[in-house]
Amino acid sequence: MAPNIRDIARMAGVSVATVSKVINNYPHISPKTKEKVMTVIKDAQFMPNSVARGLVKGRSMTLGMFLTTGLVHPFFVHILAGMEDSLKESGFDLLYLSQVNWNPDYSFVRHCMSRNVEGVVVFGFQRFDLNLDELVQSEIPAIFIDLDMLGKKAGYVTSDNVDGIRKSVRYLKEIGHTRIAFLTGGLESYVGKLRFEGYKQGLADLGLPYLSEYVYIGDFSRESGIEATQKFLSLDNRPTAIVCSSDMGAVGVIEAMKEAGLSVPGDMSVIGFDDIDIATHTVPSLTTIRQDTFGIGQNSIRLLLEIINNANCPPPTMIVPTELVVRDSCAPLA
Amino acid sequence: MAPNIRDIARMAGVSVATVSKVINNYPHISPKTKEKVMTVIKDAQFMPNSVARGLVKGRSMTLGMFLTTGLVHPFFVHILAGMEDSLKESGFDLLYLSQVNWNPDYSFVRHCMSRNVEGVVVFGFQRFDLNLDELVQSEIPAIFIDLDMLGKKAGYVTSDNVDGIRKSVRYLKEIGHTRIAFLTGGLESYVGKLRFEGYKQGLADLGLPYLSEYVYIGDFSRESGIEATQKFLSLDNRPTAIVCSSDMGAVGVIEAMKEAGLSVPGDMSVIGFDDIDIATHTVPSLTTIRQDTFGIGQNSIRLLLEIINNANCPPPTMIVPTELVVRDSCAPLA
DNA sequence: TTGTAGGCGTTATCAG
DNA sequence: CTGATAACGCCTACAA
Repeated sequence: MAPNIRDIARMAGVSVATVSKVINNYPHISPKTKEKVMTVIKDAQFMPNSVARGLVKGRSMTLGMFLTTGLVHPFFVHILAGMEDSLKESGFDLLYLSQVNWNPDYSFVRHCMSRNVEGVVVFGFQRFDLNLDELVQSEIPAIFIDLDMLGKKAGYVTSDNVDGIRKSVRYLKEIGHTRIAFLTGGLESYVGKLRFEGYKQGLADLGLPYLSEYVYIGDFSRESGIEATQKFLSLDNRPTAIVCSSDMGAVGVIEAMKEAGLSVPGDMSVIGFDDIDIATHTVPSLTTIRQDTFGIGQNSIRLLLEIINNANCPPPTMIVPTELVVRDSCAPLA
Repeated sequence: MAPNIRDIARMAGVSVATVSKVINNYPHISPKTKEKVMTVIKDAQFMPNSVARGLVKGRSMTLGMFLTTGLVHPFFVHILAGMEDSLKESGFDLLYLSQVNWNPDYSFVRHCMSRNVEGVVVFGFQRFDLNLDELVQSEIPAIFIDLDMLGKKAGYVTSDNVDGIRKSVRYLKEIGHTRIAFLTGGLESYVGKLRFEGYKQGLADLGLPYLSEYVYIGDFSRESGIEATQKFLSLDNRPTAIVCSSDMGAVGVIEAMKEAGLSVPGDMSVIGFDDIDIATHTVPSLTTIRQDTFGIGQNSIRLLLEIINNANCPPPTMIVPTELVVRDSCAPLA
């Protein structure tokens, strides 16, 4: 059995209180006893039970994380890696709150409370999912990834989606394109809406007209890329380039072009969004907007700790910059 | 503030013990009081503090997970999805033990104890990393993924690596190949060794000779695929097919062949291992051995719960079957 | 059927 | 500087 603080006290010949003080680096304690207690602790491999500690201190040193059920997001590993990076020196561990069940009785807030988590990161949900709202209104520090939720203690971090797509449009214009189509992501999602916004702004920036037949409402999927392409190819005045809201969509576009016997980038320039692993391996490799997923993870935890540590800091928000990665799927217009 | 059991007791006009009994579904309690207490609980949105509960019961209803620092494994999302599936109805949440630091003082066991986790899943480590051994010897239930660690309370789950590679070899033989080369993964890793073993057995099964010049010692990376290809192409008696220990290695092979002006599968058949997302999108798309990553995650938790619930079940082990996925990177030998 | 009281491992408050 | 002792929120004999 693991020794507890009483065992240590007995072995060191001091009181429980003294051991506690040594553990927590209290002042007013003689070097001699400190020394003695420390040795006993080392020898006995003692480590204070953080659960009991949490009970009395009202702190648990654990952060929570809500993921939407069955989310299989290729990015997630990188986000987690970023989170770990921020977690490392903080003393916090991360609890994956896995029992989100989609019946109306379920409460994010109660789940958090019952687990004594000091704050949560939320990823993959939509604004009106379940009673997410209750969480936002609550006193529980929360950081949302890719969802602009703001509350007393709730903020968010997301990529600069608007600017990312604007960069795409600008780049295509720079290499001569003016008939630039757009494949949206799911418009029910926050990032989907923003990327669409980015497209409109991008056109406006450059004085290009917005044409509704150059827009296909998709859902981030490869399939929607295929469908979009078929639609665009059927147009009298075909676009010469397609900006996509996701790499998977762009993959679909490339496939559909090949299927139609046309060439990318010869007959159509294509640009993605995300920079997932696949982007390097498509033929042609994909020019895309890279999201700093590691940075998103890193900052989600960093901001969360900020809320927790500064009693009344305003709910923090962070827009993480994106980067244009030029590969082979775009060509200057002849 | 969240109500506690005392608040509920007061509001319901009963004792704390009674409330506790209601919560825990004790027998001998009158329907009337039960009813009353239940209503109060609903109204007050009360949820017992699982931390305090854990302290007294000696159970925490949390499982732990150790990941190697900075692990960015494309599979991990799928494994996590599988874990979640098993976790869902269990009442357990999953604690990501993030503070693994690689100095000799760090102890997996103490980290577990201090967090009161009832068991852990370990992924991405090698046999002699840190003091993993202490964990295996301990009383803490543990399931290792892709590492054959066995202890009183420790078991593992992994793909059928040997059989997977044997399937590759057999498939190539069936379509006419006999000069079959092999790209190993990192041989310091458990799965790397097993896959190598699978290659040897595969040849033996079919009465094919083992030639050391047909083996390249790699490390699962794309780069090692490139290097292996260069070596194999320089041979007098070139192989006609390459079995790879990873999809990334196979991707490297395809690249190097293209670079050399040769064709896959025309001049060389290539077969991967893993079935990562990229496999579908290479040109040609990759014939490969699919790992059931969801199943691995699912079973890791399932087995762990088994150890926890059955006091003295033997340390469980699970070899998850693989599946040959035929795509376009292999061709019959003319 | 219900309530009382002791304890889980730790920290915090006061005396000494 | 050190040591009793009462919390923290909950569960569980045992008593009533």
